[in-house]
Amino acid sequence: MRRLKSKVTIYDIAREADVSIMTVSRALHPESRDKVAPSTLKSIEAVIRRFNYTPNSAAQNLSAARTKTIGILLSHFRNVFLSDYYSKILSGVSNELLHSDYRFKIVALKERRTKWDGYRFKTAEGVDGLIAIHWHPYFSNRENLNILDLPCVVINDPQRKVRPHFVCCDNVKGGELAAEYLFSKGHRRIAVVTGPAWSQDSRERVTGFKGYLKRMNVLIPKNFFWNGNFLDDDAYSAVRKHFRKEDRISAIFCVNDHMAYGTIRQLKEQGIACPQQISVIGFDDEGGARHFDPPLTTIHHPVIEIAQKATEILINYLKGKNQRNFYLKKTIIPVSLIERNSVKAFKKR
Amino acid sequence: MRRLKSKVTIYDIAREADVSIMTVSRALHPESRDKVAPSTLKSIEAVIRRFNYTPNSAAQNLSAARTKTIGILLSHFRNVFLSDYYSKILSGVSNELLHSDYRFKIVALKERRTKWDGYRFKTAEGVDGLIAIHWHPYFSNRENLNILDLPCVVINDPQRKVRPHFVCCDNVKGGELAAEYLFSKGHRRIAVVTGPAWSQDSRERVTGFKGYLKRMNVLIPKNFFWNGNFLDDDAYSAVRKHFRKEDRISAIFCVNDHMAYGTIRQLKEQGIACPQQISVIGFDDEGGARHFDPPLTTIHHPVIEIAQKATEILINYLKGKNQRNFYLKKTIIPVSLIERNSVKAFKKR
DNA sequence: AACGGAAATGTGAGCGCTAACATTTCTAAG
DNA sequence: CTTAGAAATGTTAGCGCTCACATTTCCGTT
Repeated sequence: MRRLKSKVTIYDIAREADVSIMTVSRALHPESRDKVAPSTLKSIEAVIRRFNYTPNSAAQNLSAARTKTIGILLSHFRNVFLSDYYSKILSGVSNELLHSDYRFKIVALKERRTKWDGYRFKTAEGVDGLIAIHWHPYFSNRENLNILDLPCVVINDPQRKVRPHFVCCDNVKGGELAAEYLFSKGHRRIAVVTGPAWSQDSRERVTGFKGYLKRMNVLIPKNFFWNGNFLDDDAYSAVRKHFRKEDRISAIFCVNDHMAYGTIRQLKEQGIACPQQISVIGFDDEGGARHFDPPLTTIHHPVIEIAQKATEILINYLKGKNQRNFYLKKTIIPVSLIERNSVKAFKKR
Repeated sequence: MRRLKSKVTIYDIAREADVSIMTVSRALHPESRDKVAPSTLKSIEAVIRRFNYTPNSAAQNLSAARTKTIGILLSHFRNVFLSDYYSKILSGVSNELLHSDYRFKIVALKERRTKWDGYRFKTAEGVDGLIAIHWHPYFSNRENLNILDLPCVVINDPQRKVRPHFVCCDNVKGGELAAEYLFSKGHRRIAVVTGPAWSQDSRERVTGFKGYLKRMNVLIPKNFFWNGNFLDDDAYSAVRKHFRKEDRISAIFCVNDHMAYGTIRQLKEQGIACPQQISVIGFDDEGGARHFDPPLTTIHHPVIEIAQKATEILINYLKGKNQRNFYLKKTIIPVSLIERNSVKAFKKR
C-alpha cells in the first residue's frame, strides 16, 4: 500500500515565504489571520497556492486536541439510512454544516458492553461534540447516556432526568392541533393509539390531545386508549383487539404515522373505509404519508429543522458562544397540521 | 470550551503494565498482537481495561499516516440524504463497514474552483480511499476526477476513459430483461425514453433493450426514442412533445423510474390509462416504485449491493489484498425484473 | 556449557501542527 | 531622538502515537 504522506508541509511554506511556521499557521486560521501583516499574508497565500498546500488535518487534530467534527450518535447502524427519520436528520445536520468548517461523522453504539463515555468518543472517535438521536429505549437509561462530559445535544424525546440540551418539536401543541381538527370536523367519539410508556414523545402528544378535548368537554374513556410500540403492526393488532363497532368511534388519533397506516389497514380488513366511515389522523408527516391510500392527514414533525437547529446550537457552543444556558435547556420547534384525505367531517348515520 | 484531552495515554498503560509503550502498541493491533507473549498480553489488557484506555485516534492517524476512514465522494451536499439513491449507498457502505475497523465519512465537492487531488483528500479530509458516486456530469470530465493517486472505487455510470475500479449493475442485461418482458407480453410497437447522452448508464440500458428486440426482429424507429435528463418532468414534456396516437405505441421503456412516473403522468393527462392502454416499464426500482399508481414494473438496480461491493473492494485493497487488478477493473452486479402492475399483455383493439 | 537464531521487548526519532511564551520591529508620543 | 507599548513574528516544547531498527531473552542443539 503506497503511503501518500503529506507532500507539502507547513515548513515548506514557511521556508518559501521566508517566515516562521507560526506565521504560516496564523495565516491559515480566520481567528488569527488579522495578526499577520497584510503584505506577509499576501505572500504566504501566494506560496500556499503555488504549492497547492493543505494543512494536514491529522496533525491539527492531534496538536489542537479538537477535530472540528461532530458525531451523530446512533444506537445502531443497520438500515438506519433507509429510514425517513434518519435521512431527515442527516439532511438537517448537513444543511447546517454547509456553511461551517465543521464536518460530521456517524458514530454508532456497536458495542453495548463497553461504557462509551465522553473521553471515549472524543479520543477514539475523534469528535468534539455529539448529536444524539434519542429514540431508542437504550438511551432512556440514564446510565447509558453517560456522555455528558462531551458537549451533546439530544434530538427528540426529551427525558426529564437527563441533562443535555434537547431540541424537539412541540408535541403537546401537535396533540392539540390534532384534537382541534377532529373536533372541528364534528368528531366526539375518538380513540387514541398511543406509543410505549417510556416514550416522552408519545406521552406529550397524548397529553395535548386529551387536554384540548377536555377543555371542549369531550372525555375519552379509558378503553379508547390502545397501546402500541410505534410500529405499523402494533396498531394493526391493537385495533383488531380493541376496536368494537358498538363503541361508535368515528375517529382515531395515532401517535405516529406508521401506526396510522396499521390502523387503516386493520380497518380496511374489517371492511371499514377510511375516511368514509372512520377518520384517522397521524403524527409525523413521514415520507410515505402523502402517498398512502388515503393520503394521510397528520401533524408535521419538522425533523429536518430540528436537526438543523440542534447542529446550530452545538456548533455555537463549540465555538464558545452561548456558553451559559447550554445545558438543561430545551429548544422547541413548532409543528403544523397537514390536511390530506384521511379525515372527513362526521355525519350521523 | 473545556479541553478534554486524553486522560489516559499509552505511557500510562506501559508504566502500569511495566513494559515499553511499543509493547502496548503491539498489543493494541490485531496484526501485531501475536508478537507479544501471551502473559504480557494478558497483563496489558488488564491494565487497559482498568484504565478504560482508548488509543487516541488523532495521534494514530498522524503517526501512521492513515485514518482507517474512507470517504464517500459526492458532488454536492444539499438534499442528498433525502434521496433514495444516496440513502441506499450509505446503507450499503455502512453494512459492509459494520464488521470492519474502518469508518466512513461524507466528503463533498463544496468548492469547484479548487483542484481536489488525492493529496488534498488524504491530507485535508483525512481519508485513506474514496468511493465516488459517479453520476453527476461534473465527474464525467476526466480533469475533475483527478483523484487517482488515492485508491478509489467508482459506483455506477462507468466511463471508458477513466481509470479507477468501477462497480455497477448489469445495465445491458437490464435493458434486455425489460425488452424480453415487453416482448413476451406481446408488445411490438415500443417507445424508449432515454437519458442524456453523457450517461453511460442510459446508453447501456438502451443498447441492451434495442439489442434484444433486434434479435427478435423488432425494430424501433428513430422517432420512437425520446430524450430526457433522468427527471420526472423531462419525460413528462418529452412524451407530450413526441407521443402521437397514430403511432399506435403499446408500451414505453423508460431508462429510469422517475421518467416512468413522468411518462405515466403525461399519459394520464391525455386520458390514456396505464397499463390498460399503454404499458410502461422503468429501471431502478427506486423507493417510490412500489407505491406509485400503478405500482411500477421495473428493473431492480441493486444499489445497496453495489455500494457494499464497492466498499468491500476498496477496503480489501487498503488492507493490502488484491493489489493487482485493482485498477481498470469493472465489477458487475446482476439485475432482476420486478413485476408489478404497469405492464399488461398487448391486446389488439 | 557454549552458541545460534527465533521470540520478545525496547529505543529514538519524527509525523505536522499549535499553544504559550519570547523576541523583534514598528509607531507615535514626549 | 528616546522610549513605551502595540504589532508582528519567532522559538520551544510537546500532542500521543508508530516505524525502523537495536537489544535482550529464551530455547533447543551440539
